[in-house]
Amino acid sequence: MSGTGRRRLPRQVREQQIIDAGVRVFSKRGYHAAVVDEIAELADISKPMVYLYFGSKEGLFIACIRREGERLTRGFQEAASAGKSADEQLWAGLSAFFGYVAATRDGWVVLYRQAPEQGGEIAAEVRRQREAVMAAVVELVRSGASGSGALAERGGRDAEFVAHALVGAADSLTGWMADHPGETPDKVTLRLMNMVWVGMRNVLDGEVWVPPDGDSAAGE
Amino acid sequence: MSGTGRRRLPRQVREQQIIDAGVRVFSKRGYHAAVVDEIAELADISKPMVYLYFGSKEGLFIACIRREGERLTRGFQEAASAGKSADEQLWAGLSAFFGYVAATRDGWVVLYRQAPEQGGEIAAEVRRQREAVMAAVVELVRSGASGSGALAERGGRDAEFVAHALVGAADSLTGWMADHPGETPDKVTLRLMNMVWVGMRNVLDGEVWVPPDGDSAAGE
Amino acid sequence: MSGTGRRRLPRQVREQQIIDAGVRVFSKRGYHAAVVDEIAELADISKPMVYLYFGSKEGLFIACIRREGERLTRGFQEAASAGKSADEQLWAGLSAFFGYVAATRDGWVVLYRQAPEQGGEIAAEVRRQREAVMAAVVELVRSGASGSGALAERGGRDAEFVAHALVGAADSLTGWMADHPGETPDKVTLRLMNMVWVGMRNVLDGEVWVPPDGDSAAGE
Amino acid sequence: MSGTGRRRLPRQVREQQIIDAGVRVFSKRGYHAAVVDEIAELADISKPMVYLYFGSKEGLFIACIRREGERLTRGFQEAASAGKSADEQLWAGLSAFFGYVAATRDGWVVLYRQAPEQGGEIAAEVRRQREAVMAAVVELVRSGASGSGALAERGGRDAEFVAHALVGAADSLTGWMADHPGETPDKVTLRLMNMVWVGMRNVLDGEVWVPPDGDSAAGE
DNA sequence: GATGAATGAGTGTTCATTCAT
DNA sequence: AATGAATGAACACTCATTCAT
Repeated sequence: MSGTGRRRLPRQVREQQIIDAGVRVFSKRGYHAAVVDEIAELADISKPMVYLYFGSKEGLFIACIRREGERLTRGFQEAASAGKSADEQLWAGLSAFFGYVAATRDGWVVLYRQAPEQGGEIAAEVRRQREAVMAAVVELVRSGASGSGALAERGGRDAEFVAHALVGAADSLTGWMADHPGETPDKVTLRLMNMVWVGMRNVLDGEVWVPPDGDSAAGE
Repeated sequence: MSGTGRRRLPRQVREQQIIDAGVRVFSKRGYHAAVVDEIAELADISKPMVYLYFGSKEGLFIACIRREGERLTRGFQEAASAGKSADEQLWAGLSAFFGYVAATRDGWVVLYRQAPEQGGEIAAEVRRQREAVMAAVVELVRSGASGSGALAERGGRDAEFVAHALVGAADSLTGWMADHPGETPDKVTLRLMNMVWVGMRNVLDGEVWVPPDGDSAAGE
Repeated sequence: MSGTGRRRLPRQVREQQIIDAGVRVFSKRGYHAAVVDEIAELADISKPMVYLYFGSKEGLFIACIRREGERLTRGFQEAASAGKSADEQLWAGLSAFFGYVAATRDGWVVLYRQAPEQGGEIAAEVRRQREAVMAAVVELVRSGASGSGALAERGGRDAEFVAHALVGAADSLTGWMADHPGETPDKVTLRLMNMVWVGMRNVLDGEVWVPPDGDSAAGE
Repeated sequence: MSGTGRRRLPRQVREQQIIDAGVRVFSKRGYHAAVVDEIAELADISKPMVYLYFGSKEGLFIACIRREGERLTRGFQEAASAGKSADEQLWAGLSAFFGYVAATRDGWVVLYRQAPEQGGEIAAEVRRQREAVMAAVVELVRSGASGSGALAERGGRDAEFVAHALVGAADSLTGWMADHPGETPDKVTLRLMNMVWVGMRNVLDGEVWVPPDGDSAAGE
């Protein structure tokens, strides 16, 4: 039915094919709503193959998480080490991020937009991959801030903060970008750089803006 | 079995009770994995009541989305209109956000962290509520930038951009905050203000940072 | 479809109905080949009811084993205690056995003719019930042999032996009886009594027959 | 992978190897729960070989039944014809039985402890083999009773009865023996001889024990 | 002669949803 | 107003069986 070359593929290839389909379907439906039949059909194989290769729906999901996470982390690290000056490195990293997400939106969604508490095995792998991504971003932020001396003393807590803010902003902008055809990864990256580049250093050096004295809180 | 106040509550109260339970369970499990039995049990009623009040699981979910969305939007708008100067308003808005999320994490999760493509009705309501929230934030950003003249001409595209970046960052920081007991909503708000306050104006006025000339892209 | 009274039975009744069906189907097909749909249909309910009441196919099977085992054990004990003299007691016990099995062949089959190594839970319950039955028979044998003094000294090992031989013979004769319409439980009991009554005492007292000296060989 | 002797065995040998594995697995799991993969692996071949040699799982099972049944019958007949006097023959037969079962427990289990109603082909072969075994035992019993004249007139019904009782007792004792390490086939045989040797003749000659007059029945 | 790769058909189990009371 | 009892429809997973090599 798929025209070229259906049966008898070597194990390696089939595996990637199935993961491709898995990422697509998990991304579109979410883990629970995803139906193994649909994944199998998209991968142009029968359902038992999925079980032969990955053991269970959960196993397949974990494989998807792992591959996408590793791809993303690797892309990041390459980008981060490529640049020269601090701002160039951050620029390269954010470009890599938006480029990757624009190119493989599904992978990102599977990695970041699943219900938070899938059972044990899944949760563990998700955490692992997300932490790897965050670690890469933190590294990016740190090297981008190497000019300012204050960093070492403060235990890196601020770099973590910045990294989370960046990834969150980028994640959100990713969806926005997808809904606004005119926006390209490059344009988005440029704007985000402008938005955070100056302020990042403030945070990493210790804050300078202070809240108006009176009402410090809002929630309670 | 629940001791106080089981039977014969007025409709209004019951409804809120059920929505409370719904938000909690949907947040913990995600839409599909959530089981109506668990919600009913948590609300201390029998399952048919859920169907009597909301018609279906989907109906209940929509009601949850709506209530949480409206709460959040309202909190935002109040915060935004309360302040005086531009930075005070933004500060108040972000404080409201982190305060709300810290106080009712489940509501936020249900609203923002569900699989993107739940069937038609749900998708529509989710979109509606998210857009309302975004509109409030955009308003917040605009009034915070009222000093700079260039805004009107550019169609608000930049304000939207900033708003998405802010919400995304805040969303991500929300999770980070939950994992780092030392971090309070106030401390997080302060850092985020420092990180974006200066750069925001850059973006809203037109960018000033420029990428290194050579290789502007990263993806391909 | 079943004519009288389908829906809305009290829990107790339904449970017995389902166990009845379970015993019948498990007996006919064996545990693994038995299909839950067939049991449900025979019980005149839908499949989910089976799961609501027993949790799983295994749970239902265990319930079947337990009920049939307890019935059989109870019947035995009543029969055994009813008689006066030793031979009367044994006669009553064997009569009870053949009567029960002729009346509820399926129950016996489920209890004794399943593959030996069904998983943990099942194996445990089967063992428990079989041991209860055997204990009752051993008791029967012991009281039947109370005349002979030698019993106590030999640790009851011989009584166990006799009990196993009796149950095995009875089990086998049960199938034979089912295939030979002329044979009634009473006639079978009578013959079995004649076959073992004299020899039993020999065994319980210590053997008297001796093999020919050369020991014509067993296996190895 | 199995070191010695994998490939290119003559058909005869392969067949026996597979049947060996089949008997082992069928015995352990029962017909339905047995999985062809496991049998193939145990036989150290690939699954399609099983189908090449036996056509289907059912075909393999039938082959197992047949081989084990024939082995058992042959062993019996040899034992029966070997002895001289009546009691020697019975002793030899029972010894053969316990010896065989102790040596090849799996074969016995496959032959006698499967769910009664496996589909047509299987049922037929099981019946055939069991009848062959029974015929041999009946023969054994008859020759053991040749001294008593009454036998011929009663159509052999009693010999059949005795044979079934013997086989059942022996079957049951077989399991008991496996659970009590001290018991050897010889000791078990000796006790069973003592238990039945005297009584057997009673039955074959016509009964002598009579039930207590009153309550002949037990069931109801 | 032998096998890795592949699948059609079926089974246990769950869950949203609805009656009958 | 409220619920225990019941079910239709799906879905994850398994297994006997067959190709293509």
